Amino acid sequence: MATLGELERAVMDLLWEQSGQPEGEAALTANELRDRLARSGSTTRDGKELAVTTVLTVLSRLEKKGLVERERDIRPHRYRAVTSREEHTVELMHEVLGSARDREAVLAAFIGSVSAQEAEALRKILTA
Amino acid sequence: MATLGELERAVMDLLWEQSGQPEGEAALTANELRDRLARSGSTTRDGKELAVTTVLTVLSRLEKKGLVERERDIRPHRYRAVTSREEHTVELMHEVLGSARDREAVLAAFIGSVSAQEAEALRKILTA
DNA sequence: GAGTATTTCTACGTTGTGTAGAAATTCTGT
DNA sequence: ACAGAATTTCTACACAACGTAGAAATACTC
Repeated sequence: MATLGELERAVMDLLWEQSGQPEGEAALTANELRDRLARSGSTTRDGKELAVTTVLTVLSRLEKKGLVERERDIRPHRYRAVTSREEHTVELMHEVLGSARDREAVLAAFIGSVSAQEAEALRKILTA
Repeated sequence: MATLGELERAVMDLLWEQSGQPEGEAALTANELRDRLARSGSTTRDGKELAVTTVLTVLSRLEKKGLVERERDIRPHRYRAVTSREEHTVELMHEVLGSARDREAVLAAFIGSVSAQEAEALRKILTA
């Protein structure tokens, strides 16, 4: 249940980006997403416009996965990310960690594998 | 490229288990794996024996993914896990982390989400 | 109420995985 | 060295997830 497809990922990226926006702008419609997908995708997914139905299908799947929720009462439904990108990443990390036998051993190895700078940041957090 | 299938996972589990064994016992043949798969799988995958060719197919795919290597010079080829379970888990965690924009933010949130006991273990490691 | 916008339903192609038979290769015993 | 057995490779099919989108249903606007 972990990995998203390329398009699903692109959609989530746009929704997460939008999450930072104030109030009513935090949710997008399928049409808005279609337009942004055509433009925003740097190397991937640039140029060609997808059919709106394609975007809607992906949004439905993401909703079923619990990553997206929509406002059903207004007509052009508006979609928003349920969690922030960071929260989602953390969830994934836990999912990965959950498959380990010796969690602490994995954590130790993980700590040993991050950059010195990041280790320092972690140390500060943990000793605060 | 992250998630393994159920059978692939079961095979890796056996190979990882075997990694702890001394010397020449660290690698298994397809037949040995078939037998262990039939017995070991507690709830999942118990009872029925798979065809050896099935196991071989899975092993080939795992080899292609770089998770398994085999001794090709001897005849019943012997297969071993390339990395330990922990190393693999750590790799996955990095893969997940790599998809984040703000790595330190994710790490901070992650730290905040592990158990107190694990946090303590981490703190010790980092301040050692 | 007719026409348009939006959503849902249905569907097809592709890829990854579980599964295994057929064919090719290699080994073993005599 | 050869026949039979073991092993590996090749090929194939089913099933799920994903990208993709048309057809059909539903809701909105004037």
